Amino acid sequence: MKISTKGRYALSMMLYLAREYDTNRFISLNEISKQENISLKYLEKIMLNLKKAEFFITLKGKDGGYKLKRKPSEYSIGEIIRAAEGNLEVISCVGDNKCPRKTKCKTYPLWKGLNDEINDYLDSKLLSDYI
Amino acid sequence: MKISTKGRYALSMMLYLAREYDTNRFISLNEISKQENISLKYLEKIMLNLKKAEFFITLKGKDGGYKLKRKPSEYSIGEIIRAAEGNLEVISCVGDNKCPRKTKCKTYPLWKGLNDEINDYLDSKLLSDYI
DNA sequence: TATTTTACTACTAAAATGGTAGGAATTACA
DNA sequence: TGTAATTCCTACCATTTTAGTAGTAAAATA
Repeated sequence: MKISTKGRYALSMMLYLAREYDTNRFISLNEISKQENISLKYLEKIMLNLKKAEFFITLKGKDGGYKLKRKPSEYSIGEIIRAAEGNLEVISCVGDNKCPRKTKCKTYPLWKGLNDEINDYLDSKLLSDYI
Repeated sequence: MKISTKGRYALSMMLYLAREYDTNRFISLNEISKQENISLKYLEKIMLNLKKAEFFITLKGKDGGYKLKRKPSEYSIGEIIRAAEGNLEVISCVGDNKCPRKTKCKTYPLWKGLNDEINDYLDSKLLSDYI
């Protein structure tokens, strides 16, 4: 039951971009990598996942980088962690229609409830809350 | 962010013992293994962790096995999962005094809050709720 | 004594995690 | 127009964790 470095580093990057939101400049991963002391290559890889979620405006080349598409208050922590980690399901059967025994299973409500608890909590927190 | 088979199998065993609580007999892992279709040897290993938490009265030898020490309503799901999985910390810094930067860290309250949310939820559910 | 069962330790295969490496495409600017 | 900086993309790899297996000692019963 751990949040991996993928999720934590993703949040670090998002927070970095959030703090620079008002400057309206493109921030390179090189800059974030140096400031946060995380491997550039690993950040690049994690960024691929966040990019798919269309969190950024990006610019390639010199002076390029990333900036947030929306205001920091318009991102929930939940969507960030889910984009970075793939999903947050505590057990594989709680996803959409995953387990055929769902209706009979005695412990399904337990895991489903836990899963909702976690996602609701993270969805209730905003990026702007942790700048 | 997954609950592993350790936790799920542990709960299966505890539920099996809970259903047999009124018979007051010792239940062997061999019986549970066959009924729940889980490897005997793996159940033995998981049982070591639960035993440390003193959940059972045990008897070796023929007609031996395990029975619950307390009533099913006196076990929380939280203590079972924690005993089986070791702990449920979503990130290593949320344990007792683990991270020295705790007070300065912007995201510590986020993870600590999530951790509490998960543990409080599981502690609020009882073994007897899922028999 | 033979059988059944827990108790305990050591080993192992497969999957997930946490990276690294290399290179193509794009952009700014001297 | 050339060069440096940057994103974008794929493949690889070492370590750790997960999910088991194997073997054996100790205890209990009949």
